[in-house]
Amino acid sequence: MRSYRRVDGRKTRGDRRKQEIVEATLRVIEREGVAGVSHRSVAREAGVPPASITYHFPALDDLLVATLVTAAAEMAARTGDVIESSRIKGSGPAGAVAEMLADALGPSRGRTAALHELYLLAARRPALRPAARLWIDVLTSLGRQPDEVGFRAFLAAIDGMLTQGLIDDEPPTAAELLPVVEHLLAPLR
Amino acid sequence: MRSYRRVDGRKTRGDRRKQEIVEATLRVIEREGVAGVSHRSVAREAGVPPASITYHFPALDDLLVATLVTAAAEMAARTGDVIESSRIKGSGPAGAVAEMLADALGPSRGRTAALHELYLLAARRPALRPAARLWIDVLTSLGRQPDEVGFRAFLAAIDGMLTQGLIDDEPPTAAELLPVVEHLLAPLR
Amino acid sequence: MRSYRRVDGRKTRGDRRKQEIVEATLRVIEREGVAGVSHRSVAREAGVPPASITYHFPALDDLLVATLVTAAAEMAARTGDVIESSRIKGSGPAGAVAEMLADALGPSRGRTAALHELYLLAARRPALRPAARLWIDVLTSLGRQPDEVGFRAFLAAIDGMLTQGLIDDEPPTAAELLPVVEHLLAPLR
Amino acid sequence: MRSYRRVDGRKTRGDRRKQEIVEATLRVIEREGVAGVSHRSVAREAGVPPASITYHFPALDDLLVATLVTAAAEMAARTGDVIESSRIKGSGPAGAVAEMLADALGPSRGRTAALHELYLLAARRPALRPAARLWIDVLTSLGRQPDEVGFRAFLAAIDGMLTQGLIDDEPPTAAELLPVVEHLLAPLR
DNA sequence: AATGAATGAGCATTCATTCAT
DNA sequence: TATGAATGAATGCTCATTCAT
Repeated sequence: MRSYRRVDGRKTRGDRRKQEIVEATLRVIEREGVAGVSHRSVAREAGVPPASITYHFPALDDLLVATLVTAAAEMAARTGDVIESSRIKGSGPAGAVAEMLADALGPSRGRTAALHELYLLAARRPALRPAARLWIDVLTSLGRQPDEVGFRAFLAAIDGMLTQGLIDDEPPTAAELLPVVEHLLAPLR
Repeated sequence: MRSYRRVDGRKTRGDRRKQEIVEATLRVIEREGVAGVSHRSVAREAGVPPASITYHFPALDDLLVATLVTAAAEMAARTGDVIESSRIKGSGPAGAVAEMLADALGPSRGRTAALHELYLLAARRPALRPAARLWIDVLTSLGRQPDEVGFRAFLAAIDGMLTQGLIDDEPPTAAELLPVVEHLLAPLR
Repeated sequence: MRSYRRVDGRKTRGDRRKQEIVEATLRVIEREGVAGVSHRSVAREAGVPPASITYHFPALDDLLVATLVTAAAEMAARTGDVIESSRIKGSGPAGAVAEMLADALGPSRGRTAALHELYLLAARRPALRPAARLWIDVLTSLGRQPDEVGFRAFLAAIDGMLTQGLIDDEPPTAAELLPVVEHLLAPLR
Repeated sequence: MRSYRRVDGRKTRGDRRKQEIVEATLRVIEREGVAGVSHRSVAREAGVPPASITYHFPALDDLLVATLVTAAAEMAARTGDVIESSRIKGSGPAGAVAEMLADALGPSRGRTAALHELYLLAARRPALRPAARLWIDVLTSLGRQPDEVGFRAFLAAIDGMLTQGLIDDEPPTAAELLPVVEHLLAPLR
């Protein structure tokens, strides 16, 4: 039993293909929603034979879990970047959150919608719950006092703003979002 | 071309069957989610032949729209009842909203989940948008000043609390929700 | 809800197709064994689209049950014929049974093998048990005293001779079988 | 070209793994029937990679042959034990055979069913015929005069009793089987 | 000697929809 | 007005087998 994982940390052929499949899945969800994910649609998108999907992800749920984990990680990174850059601009915490939301609902809208759908799917599929927690952690990391009433309200509102923003036809601007975020953060000072 | 709808307002046989089909659809969504809705699954649930579904609802989207309208109306009625009864108990607006949420996430959890899924589907299917607005109106009717920043925060938070409550394993109690609702309503006095 | 079954007893279109499918299934089993039965193989053999199989026989087991019933009925009829014609020839009960066995293992070998496989499948699939009983009844009808020890031995031996005859490369002749059948029937006089 | 089989008769690593695979195959057949045998199902049961099956048994038939040989040998040993112990109890040849059958259809039912399925498969797969003969030899060894009519009847009946016993829901007891066996052996005294 | 990776073919089954009746 | 019958397309998934390592 010898492993093909390289000692130097580089990925094996299989790992690389797994990553390609996950990324193709994300593109499918962006385009057609979670309902559009099937062995065949992902295989078509990734340019691999359908049996290759089942080989690397024995059940379709396994693929969704891997995709949710990847998407949450990517979104966390992107959120970190946006907040960092708004810190440099000196727009304060409310500005940072508003810009994060505007980015999520504007330029990153597709990814956000994909992530949101996967996150909501956890309500029906217990297998996705642990992975969904990763995204909740991203949101939680936006604040510091998870037990405070005000912070719970803030968290719920962020979630609701994302939901509503995704249903609206036009994405909101950071300027439109800012007063609401400020209102929510004010009691937390 | 003659209409079968009676002048006296009583429903024709066809209308009654349409209603049965819509109710069967709601039960299917509660049990298996929107993804579980098909001509056949609904027909099985309603005890009618599959072709009967296509006959009354030419496309599947027509059925989903009718179901969303019915579910939103039912939920609005139920919300009205809960708020009315909490008014009698004298628990104030915050108490009323907290009890509405606890009811939606507890006893009415199945219906809430079904409605929420249909509501989110509107993001992908424009045909459902007008019907989805009905549910938004229910939420909006909980407050009075739709233009205020505080109210927008409140609305978003209600939405987020419903989303998070549906993903959590255990439904929250009204007592747990009350302080958050009070916190959100306080600036609106 | 009106039925398409003709008042005059003639079969509906659906019934006719069901019969064609069952007969195609029998041919597939003769050629490739029960293991060769699939929606696709039967559809190919019957010259109908695969979905037609599922329409008329929701699960594959339903098709196997219908096939077992038909095959047992056909074999019962054939057995009756052989025994009747041997009675005319005056060869007595033992001769009749020997000729039945020779026919089953010779000219009707394919059908016998098919029926036998279906019959044995009942050991694994409870759904086939009631239908398998039909074939047992055919064998039982060869004798009259089902409770007698001698008759139980006779029945078991008939079954065993069929099994062994199907495994042997060359089918046995009635003349070869006759003494064994006589030996088994002797104590039953 | 050098052989790894040790001169001293001890098994090489490869031989041990082959044996493990055969035993896993037997367990699969007991549980799901011959139809459940595949490279993958056996590999799962044995806890080895699928390619290991193909490596040791180039075609699936090779695996089935090896399994049939092993199963027949095991059953022969078990039959010998049962007959020996019934000889000690002094229950005579008929008692010995009845107890062998009761054991085969009761405690050893799973193995018997597996062996029987493999044995019948020989009717379709010529590659299994030589191995199937081993099991026939076990049955034959129960008697001494293979040419006698009475013995042919006895052999066929043993086979039929096994078949019928496997299809019945409840295994028969030795006491129930004894009179039939005595009836069959009586003329052979 | 042994096994990860891969894949084309096939599986049972469900589907939305059409159409003759 | 309703519904049995029908079907092409798609679903998730398993399969035997090959091959590079």
